[in-house]
Amino acid sequence: MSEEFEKDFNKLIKQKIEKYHDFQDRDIKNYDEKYDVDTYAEDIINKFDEYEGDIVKMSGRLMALRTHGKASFADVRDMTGLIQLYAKIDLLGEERYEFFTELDMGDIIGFEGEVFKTNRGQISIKIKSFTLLTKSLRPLPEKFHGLKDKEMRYRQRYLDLIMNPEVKENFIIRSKIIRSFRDILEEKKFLEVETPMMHPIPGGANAKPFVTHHNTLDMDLYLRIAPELYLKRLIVGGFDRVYEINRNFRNEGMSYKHNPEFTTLELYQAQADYHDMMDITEELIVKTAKKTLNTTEIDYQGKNIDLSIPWRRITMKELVKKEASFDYDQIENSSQAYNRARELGVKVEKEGLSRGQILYEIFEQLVEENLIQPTFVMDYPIEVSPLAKNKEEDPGFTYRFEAFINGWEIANAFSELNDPFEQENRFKQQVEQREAGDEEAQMMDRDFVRALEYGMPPTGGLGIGLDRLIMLMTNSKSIRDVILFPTMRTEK
RNA sequence: AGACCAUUAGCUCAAUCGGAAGAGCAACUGACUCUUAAUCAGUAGGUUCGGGGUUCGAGUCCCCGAUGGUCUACCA
Repeated sequence: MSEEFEKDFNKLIKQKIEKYHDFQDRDIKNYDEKYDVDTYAEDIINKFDEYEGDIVKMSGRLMALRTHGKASFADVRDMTGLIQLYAKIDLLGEERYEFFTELDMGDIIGFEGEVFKTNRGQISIKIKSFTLLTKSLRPLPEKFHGLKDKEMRYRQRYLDLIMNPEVKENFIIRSKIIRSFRDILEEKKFLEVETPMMHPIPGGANAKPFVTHHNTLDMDLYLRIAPELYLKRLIVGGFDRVYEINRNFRNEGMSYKHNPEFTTLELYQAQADYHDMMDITEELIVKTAKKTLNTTEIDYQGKNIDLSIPWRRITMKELVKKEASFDYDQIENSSQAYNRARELGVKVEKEGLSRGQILYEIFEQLVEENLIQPTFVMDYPIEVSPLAKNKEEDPGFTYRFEAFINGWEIANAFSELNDPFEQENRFKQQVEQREAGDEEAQMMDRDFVRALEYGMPPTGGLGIGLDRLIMLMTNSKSIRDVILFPTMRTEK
């Protein structure tokens, strides 16, 4: 028993520890026995007719105990649900029955008995034997109101899961969504790969990284901010269809939709372009919604969102012209763009922005949050897209799109830049921005350029933020409700 | 990073204007052989987040700090 635990004692815990020792003295085994279970609560509840009269062997955590002298009822929860036990002194014998009534909330028991319905119609198990599998030493929160304190729910997720079983639903759906993504990509002949989480040069996104240190190599490493540059190296190597579903780490602010570590899908397909990536985005999300939610209509915090395809496809220029009355093609130079942006009430504090960057600012500040229904916004300015291929007919813009749902960026994709000269120039521009004080600008990755020099086929690449997609599909208000152990400050 | 709000028994919450810290559930003792937020009788349980200050008197007012939440900023 740990010192911390000793310090944390209160009377309720002391009582339970005394009971634990008392149980041991009475030759009750603890923590050292496994129990062969043949039935789960859900089976019996769903198919009572098949189970009625059967003898079943189950286990679970004691959640309620109602004693009535020589008979008692208990509610026990297993992985699948709640089942009521009926314990009678006649069936268990005096000594065992007495012991049953001394069990604590939270204790984990195994039991065997007959499936039946009580006079009031409650499906129950009439137990003929039971055994204490694990003694619980800490008092559980109140049964009716449950555990509400958000801090405790996130810090002690195990307790949240015990007390608020509906919380499990979000995580089950999360698992199904990710399973579905893998299934769809498997079917499309994509290979799932794992690329480094620790990068000597953080790349593939504009973000502040976490830094760590390797002692033997005596070098700093960065937790990855994106897997992009490694996955494209694999395209160079001849893996024509690859994907990775894994964590990224960004040393930035936290909010209801930002956790320092978050999960993305990134996929790359040779001989494809960003139009193909739009098709795949639609397919992944729509098939997954159908499979996991049985619908493509979702309700998010009172907003109705229709995921059915095709999604709206519109270029940033057109969209900003339509929604914010900023007509890029009528703007002749950067100073005109600044003036127009300020007229529109857009904050453009930085000096020296190009027309394209101002277009992007206007989009972000005035348009983005209104994109509630799924929308592909196409053709991003080159300055904000250092890894995307520029458009032949309009070199200030790139073959890049982002998909928006509920005003959130859900996907980011492009026809990948595969010209090594151009990529080197783009990196140089990023390095200049970095030297000018932009901590989020990218670093020069010479090995990545070298890879491109060997030749990367035309490739489409796509990234999808899974946590936010899962928030939408589970109607969760906070990213912390779809991450089992969200990042928290250490206690005390 | 900034603003605002919250923190009281194991849990969920009260406490009027600054005037004796409370309830329900959980726990403990007892009664009860079909209850299900079981019921009934009784008992016990407090560093009011921490530290300072004002006051005859602070859960309540002021200052500093901790943690969480919400919003803003940045980002996905």
